[in-house]
Amino acid sequence: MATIKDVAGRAGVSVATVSRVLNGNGYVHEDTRQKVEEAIRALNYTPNEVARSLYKKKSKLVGLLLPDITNPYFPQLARGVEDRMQENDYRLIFGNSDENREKEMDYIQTFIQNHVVGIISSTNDPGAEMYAELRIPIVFLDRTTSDRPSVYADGREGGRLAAREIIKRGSKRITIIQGPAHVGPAMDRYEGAVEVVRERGLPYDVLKTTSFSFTEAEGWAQDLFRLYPDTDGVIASNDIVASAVLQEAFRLGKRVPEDVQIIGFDDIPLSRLLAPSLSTIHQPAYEMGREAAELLIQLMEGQHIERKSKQYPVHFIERQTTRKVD
Amino acid sequence: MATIKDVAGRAGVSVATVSRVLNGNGYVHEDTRQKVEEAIRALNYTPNEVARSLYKKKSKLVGLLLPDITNPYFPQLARGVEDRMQENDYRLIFGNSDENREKEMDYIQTFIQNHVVGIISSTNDPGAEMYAELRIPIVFLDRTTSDRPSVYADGREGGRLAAREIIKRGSKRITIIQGPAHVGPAMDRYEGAVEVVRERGLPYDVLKTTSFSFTEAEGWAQDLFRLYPDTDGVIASNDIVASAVLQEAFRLGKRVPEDVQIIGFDDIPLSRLLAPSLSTIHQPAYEMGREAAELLIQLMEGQHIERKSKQYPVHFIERQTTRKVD
DNA sequence: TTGTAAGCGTTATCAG
DNA sequence: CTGATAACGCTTACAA
Repeated sequence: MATIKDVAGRAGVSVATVSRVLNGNGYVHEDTRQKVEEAIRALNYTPNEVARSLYKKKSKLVGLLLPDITNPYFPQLARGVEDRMQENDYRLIFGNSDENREKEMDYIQTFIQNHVVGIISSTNDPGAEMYAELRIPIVFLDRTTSDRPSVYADGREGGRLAAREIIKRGSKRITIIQGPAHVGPAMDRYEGAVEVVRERGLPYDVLKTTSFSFTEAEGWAQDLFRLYPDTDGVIASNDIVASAVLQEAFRLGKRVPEDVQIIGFDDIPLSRLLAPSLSTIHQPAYEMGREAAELLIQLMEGQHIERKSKQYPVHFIERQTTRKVD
Repeated sequence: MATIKDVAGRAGVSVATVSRVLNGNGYVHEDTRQKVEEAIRALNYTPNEVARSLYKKKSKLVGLLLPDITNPYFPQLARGVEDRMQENDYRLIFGNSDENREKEMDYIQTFIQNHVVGIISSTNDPGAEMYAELRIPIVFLDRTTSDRPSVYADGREGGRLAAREIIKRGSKRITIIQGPAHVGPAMDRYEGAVEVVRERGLPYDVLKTTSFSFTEAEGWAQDLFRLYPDTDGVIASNDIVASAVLQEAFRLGKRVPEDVQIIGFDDIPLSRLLAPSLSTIHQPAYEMGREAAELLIQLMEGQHIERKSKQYPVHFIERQTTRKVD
């Protein structure tokens, strides 16, 4: 790897001059600039970001912390973040936290040690000390906080929406699947759904679950129809669980949506490819990722911040696991 | 952020001594070590990785380049890589290449600039110049090369397997969906399938496709049944496309597997949650990710390398989109 | 057993 | 307009 010194040598100037043309600041005679650029090309030189980072005490690195990239909702967020960051030449150091405090701290720690200039985190505890102490900008993604920048969807309204739509379409004995209690957005949507069902005075059941894992989803779907065989409407905690419910209904010979309606949450890409395709509450995940990146960039580059948090509206995607209504 | 100097000051020793206790090399008196450790704790000091990296000309960073994390096959690979890397305290700089040469070069470039000590890449062109010139270890993931370390699945055999299984289960007019021509593994499985179908002297049709995108998948599924309405067996290029085919079959009132059998490829987590659940060719994605990481670690840490490439066998997962056979 | 100092590749300050 | 040089935080000879 050629260094700035090599370039300086070849161009017959000092390293300071090379640095100037590199960064486009200070005065450099046109002829000198030519020579330097020539040398740069000849040596195929690119600046050492580590040295830069050491001197400037900041890098072009951003930390991205997600619970689990294997959950189909997160790749979209990640992609949104990445695409926006790319545009401003930031790179991501990426980690999965598994919603585990230790891992999370570990990552935040190494992010700092590597001079990241900002962090985007999808954590269940934005109030944690490690975040409070942070001296660099952070944006919470998919999770709410009152006092720190965050980008999230209106989960509560999403829950309400799901309930309203499934009721409007005729379900009378609704089962609401409650996602993991420690996952904020999961609880929001759950509470929203309960709120509406209660308001309407409808009977409802709740199935508690503790993860969004693929394998466990099947078990919950089985529990659901075993415990509440007469349910005619299921509001799932996310699209994965909804898929499992749809499959179990199929296995039991229940017709969807005639016998049971199902509404998911997230609108992951695969839900439209299910048969029947899954009605769900759409969260603009890619957009949210981009927006989190946008916000963080503003924070990092010290521009004027219009508002430090953004809540995205969600909406109902009518597909085939709910009945038609006119 | 406390620096090594602060620690030295507080402990009343030189920075060299602190460095020694930090790295556990050289002689340090027990009492001194105590004092230093005390100071470290008091100041909540953690070493600046950037400074370390600059001096040592290497870091604890590894580059991971994937085509598109949004394709459900890749999160598994990524997770495998991450989990293994984590165990040895490596962090990932992550990027999506979109199978785009420019982006790929750009990422590799910045990886180098950031002193990554190794790279894992899932590229269509492992022979590219940028890879040949690399002075750090690289492992190609999900893609074959003869002369560089790589971890991949036996796609060709996978294609053969799919064909054999679907034939064994009675399909007579098979349609093989050919994935993007520039994606190596896609072509391998395609060729494997063709090989077997030809061998058996069965008539078959080919539907060419150009991407694995969710939205386009629907279009291809429609094309498929429009062009080959009598097909009774579909070998899809991956599970996404298979889902789309399954859905389209459902829409057209075809029974699966009675009228049409469908076999996918990859065995992404969601395929077992489809209704009917998808028969597919399983690739051990998570394992492969881990193995790629393992190999790279060996390469980076200069241990003895047993073999520099690893091909994983694939196997048929019998689920419900294929008929039973005894 | 410990300290001094050079050096990693940059950038920025200050003379010239 | 250009060149020396200190400094960023750390590791490692080399001295003591």
